[in-house]
Amino acid sequence: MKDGPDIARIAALIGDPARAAMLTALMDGAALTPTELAAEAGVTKQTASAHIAKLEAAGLTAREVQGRHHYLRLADGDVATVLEALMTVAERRGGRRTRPGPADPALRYARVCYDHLAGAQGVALYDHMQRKGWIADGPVLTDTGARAFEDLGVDIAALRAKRRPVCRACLDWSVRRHHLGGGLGQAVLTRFEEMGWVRRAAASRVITFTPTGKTAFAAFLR
Amino acid sequence: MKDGPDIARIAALIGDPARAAMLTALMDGAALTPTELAAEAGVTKQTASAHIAKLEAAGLTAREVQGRHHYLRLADGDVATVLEALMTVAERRGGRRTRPGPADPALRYARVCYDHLAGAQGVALYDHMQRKGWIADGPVLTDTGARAFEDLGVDIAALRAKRRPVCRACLDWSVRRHHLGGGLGQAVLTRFEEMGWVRRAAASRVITFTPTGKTAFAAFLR
DNA sequence: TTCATGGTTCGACCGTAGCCGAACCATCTG
DNA sequence: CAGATGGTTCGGCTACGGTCGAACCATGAA
Repeated sequence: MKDGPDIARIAALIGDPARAAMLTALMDGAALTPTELAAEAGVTKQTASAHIAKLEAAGLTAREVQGRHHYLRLADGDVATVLEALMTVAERRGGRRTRPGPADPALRYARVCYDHLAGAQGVALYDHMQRKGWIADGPVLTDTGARAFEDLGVDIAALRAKRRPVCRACLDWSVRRHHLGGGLGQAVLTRFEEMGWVRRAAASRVITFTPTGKTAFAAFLR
Repeated sequence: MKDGPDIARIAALIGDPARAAMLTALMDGAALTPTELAAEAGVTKQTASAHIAKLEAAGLTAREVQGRHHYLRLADGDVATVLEALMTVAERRGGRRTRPGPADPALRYARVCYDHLAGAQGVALYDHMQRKGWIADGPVLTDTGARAFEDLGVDIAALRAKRRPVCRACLDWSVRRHHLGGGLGQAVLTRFEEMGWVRRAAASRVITFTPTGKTAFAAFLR
């Protein structure tokens, strides 16, 4: 009865609570697996699989298969735009499901995004890597970058041997900036933990810097 | 299971074909009545009423009651933003429900929006009224404006006697500009028809200018 | 090869939500 | 006042779609 693109189809897709939870989780820019998405949405793997199939068929998400793992991400910046716009209107009227008060600033400061560092500190790290020429467009790790991280104790050669891409830019929705993802992102966060720079909270996604870690990280970014 | 605003709720609201059709119709910026919206969506008045109640409860639409008529419009610019974003992604992937080929440019040029002139020509008229000082902020019709339209044969006094607001700015989504709505908008379009300047197509919303009408309208905008 | 893990497919169940007919209320007109 | 028109409410029907248990494929590890 009406011309124009088929809005209802994709709005209905986002309109299911489980799928909405999945898409919201993907807003971080991270690539998540079906199992993780199932956990985010609070459903079983089978139903998650069905939901993902629909999202993918509609072109809202894209998939990358690595071994037996499937990584899903938002297909597009446009999709993120829709979600943002929806958040804007949803927030204003009866914005239930609000974020926990004290956790919010902590999350913005530093949190785990899939398995690497996100938030303001994650962005700061990525910016520094760009300034120092540790990464080039792609993004790919440069030789100087590799050396810098090896000095920190990260085994770059081992990373390159794995299937997972070493370097990956991860869009941080809350800040609209990139942070470091990929195998290196994971390795760096692990290394930070080993060195006692950071601690990961049990149930939440918050990352806390220890006093030593705070100064050491600041020095590393010099 | 997930923090953040309740996206799913309002996405589901837009996700119903009938409601989506209604909202799309309202994108013109016009205020439509429940009966008209029912026609747009292809449902009966009762179901339309139910849909509208939900949209209103969620704060997506606002209502203005004038006598026994109820005028509905989008609540907000944010709502329009969501619809636009949805159109963007819906258009790109499997954009079925595409506009009819030849009608599209015609619609953009001149069409009826509720009961008045929209499209490029509608915007041109509104712009001219602003330049000439025929309307002031509000918008309200100025004395010079009233005289100009009376010269054209429009009975301004009769318009003022009615309940319906004389002057109304109507946001044209396709052009992102305003055109003339309200009682005056209706009266002007009617007058154009009487003078043989324009013809309204039967089933569609397209307005065609006659050769005489085209030159006369251009002269009027001088 | 065998086992464990990650993902998908199938089938069946169930609830919710859209839809309409009919009746009802409100406002304007004559 | 009565009649007409615009909107809403109510009740009941129907169907679509989300959900999970169980079985099935594929990959990687021992």
